[in-house]
Amino acid sequence: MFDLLFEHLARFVRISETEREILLAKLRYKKVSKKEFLLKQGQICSGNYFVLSGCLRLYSITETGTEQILQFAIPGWWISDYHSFQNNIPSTYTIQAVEDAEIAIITRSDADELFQQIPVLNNYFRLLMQRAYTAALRKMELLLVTSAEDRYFQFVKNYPDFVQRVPQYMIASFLGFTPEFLSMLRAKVKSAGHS
Amino acid sequence: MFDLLFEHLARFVRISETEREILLAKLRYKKVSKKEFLLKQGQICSGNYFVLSGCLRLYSITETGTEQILQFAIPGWWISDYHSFQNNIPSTYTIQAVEDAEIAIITRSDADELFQQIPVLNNYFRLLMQRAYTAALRKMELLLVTSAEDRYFQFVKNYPDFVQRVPQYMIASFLGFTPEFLSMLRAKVKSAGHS
DNA sequence: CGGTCTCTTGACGGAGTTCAAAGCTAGTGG
DNA sequence: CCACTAGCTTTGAACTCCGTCAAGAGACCG
Repeated sequence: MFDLLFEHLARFVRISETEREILLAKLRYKKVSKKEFLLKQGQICSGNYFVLSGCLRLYSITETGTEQILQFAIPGWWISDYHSFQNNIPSTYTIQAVEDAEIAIITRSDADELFQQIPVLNNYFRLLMQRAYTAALRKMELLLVTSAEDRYFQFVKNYPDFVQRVPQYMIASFLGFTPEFLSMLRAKVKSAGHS
Repeated sequence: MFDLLFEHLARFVRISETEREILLAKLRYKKVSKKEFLLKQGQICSGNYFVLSGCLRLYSITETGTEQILQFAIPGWWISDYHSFQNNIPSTYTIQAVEDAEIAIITRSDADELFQQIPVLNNYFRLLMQRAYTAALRKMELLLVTSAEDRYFQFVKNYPDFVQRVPQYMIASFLGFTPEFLSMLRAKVKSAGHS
């Protein structure tokens, strides 16, 4: 059930059989269906979620009531509001299933204990957070130096399957422009010969 | 000399006296003067830098040759290109002193050993990377949902001293707009009565 | 002082937004 | 299995925020 998670772990650190058992005993499994929420803004984020299948998104709601997607999570990715999770404070973010999904959960109440009992988890999450951080920096750079048009075409090139799978307005939000503008770009591609 | 660093460590984890000695023996100290480089794009990032005094910046150079600042580091902050540092690959970023600065360095060659000898360092950097990641997400949100004007005034409100200290064009770059636009904003404030 | 780096000003242009309305698609219940 | 509805996408026109370019004024350092 948690195969993908343990594979992922093994890619970063070596974990003993007993440690593996300890972790396995604490992990929760959950099926979530499309549009179901794992966290709503104002709540304290109670879990660190590892996607086994399906797709989640993390977004905030702006003053004007529109959603701003900051993060997608597909199989092999952890997602959480770590600020809320770590400090036990209400989150400003919402986490929702984009598609039916299966997830593994480490709960807030288990987390500290696990990090003590399985020291190598610190190593694992240090590397993951480092990775997430550098990815966030890269995206920030993309937002700052690239035009919306370039951002879109680059994204389509890098994740063609993903673009097919999720609603277009979510792609637009994630890339930092409006659905209308995205629609215009798509029209442009069509008319300019299907290259 | 490294007081600030050990204070910082103590805020996140408990470290034994012997561990402290081990770390102390590996830490390097360096004075860098204004405009000096710690990393240039194309080089492999050879250190993880902790700012003891002064100020550094991390930026990339765009296709048109302009600088895009992604990060400032002031006393109490670590800075590095972790992607380059971790994987031993050339960096796309540049790290430079904005002012004369003093820094503590963990070199790439020492890093792995230190994480083995001082397990609690994994814990420390896990928490730091988590913090850096959530900060990056927040800034991304700011870039995506806030107008350049709002971004500037919010920044001035939050870091009034910092705005005085560094060149305006760096603030502009960090916040994602042009020096000319920033200049216009400042003019606007002046004329609108010094509130 | 002299030169380079930084900041300012203003005119113009364009990438992307906003608003409104209509067309489409997919899920749902009868 | 069809019809209906809600949610998603498209279109187009008007608008605006901010970038670009160019030139000049300060400011700081050797």
